[in-house]
This record gives sequence, C-alpha cells and structure tokens, in this order.
Amino acid sequence: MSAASFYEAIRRLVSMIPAGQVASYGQIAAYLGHPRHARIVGWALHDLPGNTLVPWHRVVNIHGRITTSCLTHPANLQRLLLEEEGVVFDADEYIDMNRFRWEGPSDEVLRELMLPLPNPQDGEA
DNA sequence: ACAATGACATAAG
DNA sequence: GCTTATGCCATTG
Repeated sequence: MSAASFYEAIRRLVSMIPAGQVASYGQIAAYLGHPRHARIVGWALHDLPGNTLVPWHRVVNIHGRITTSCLTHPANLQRLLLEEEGVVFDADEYIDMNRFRWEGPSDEVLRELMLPLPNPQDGEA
C-alpha cells in the first residue's frame, strides 16, 4: 500500500466519524490495519486544506485531549467545532472518551473499503 | 543515505 | 496526574 492511498483511506475513515463522537489517531490507524501509524494519521489530517469537508476535528489523542500545534487547524477551533456537536470538555480540557469515543465502522463497511479487519481471530492456524 | 521533525502512544520516574 | 524518555514511521532538509 502506497503512502498516498493510506492517506486517502485515513480521510475516508475519518469522514465516517459521526458528529458528536471522536476517535484517536491510533484508533484510526488500527482500523486500517496499521497499529503503529498514529503519527501518519496526524500527518494526513495536517495535510488537509482549511476548507476541507473531512471532519478532522473529530480526531484527538488517546487521552481525549487536543494536541494540534498546526496553525491552519488551531486547537481553539477544534474545540469549538466539537462543542457545537455536543462534545463536552472538562475543566482540564479533556474529553470523556468513555462516553464520546467512536466505536468504529461496522465490519461490513471495512469490507467495502477492502481493508483488513482489526482482529481476525479466526482463520488463523 | 543520514539527521531532524512531527495533530501519537506507551512506559518509567 | 504530569514530565521525560523511547519507539514508531512518513516527510523534509
């Protein structure tokens, strides 16, 4: 898989995150079959233009905190967009991941994307 | 090819 | 819980 197609896969998957929910970088990468590519997910979103349709703001780190240092997509904007969707930040700027974390796409959708499943526990020998 | 740099994640102190 | 160090891997100089 080339890097460019991986970027597109990332954007497709991020676009599936429903409003009011969030996902972590590692989570996105893991669903695409690349558990160690969390930083690449960040880079793919960083590469997006400011007027993109991709809901880049619905991706935060695994602890539920905004970590962007990108001036094109500033942290205050990300927080604003999330709060407009109903995502709540606590006093320490954390999101309750146990409550707002996206459960991920259905296996059916992953198959449509021709992507490997996160945990193929059968079929192994 | 090498070194430095990230919108990350995990472990250790 | 926060800070520091290490691993990670595509991108950039």
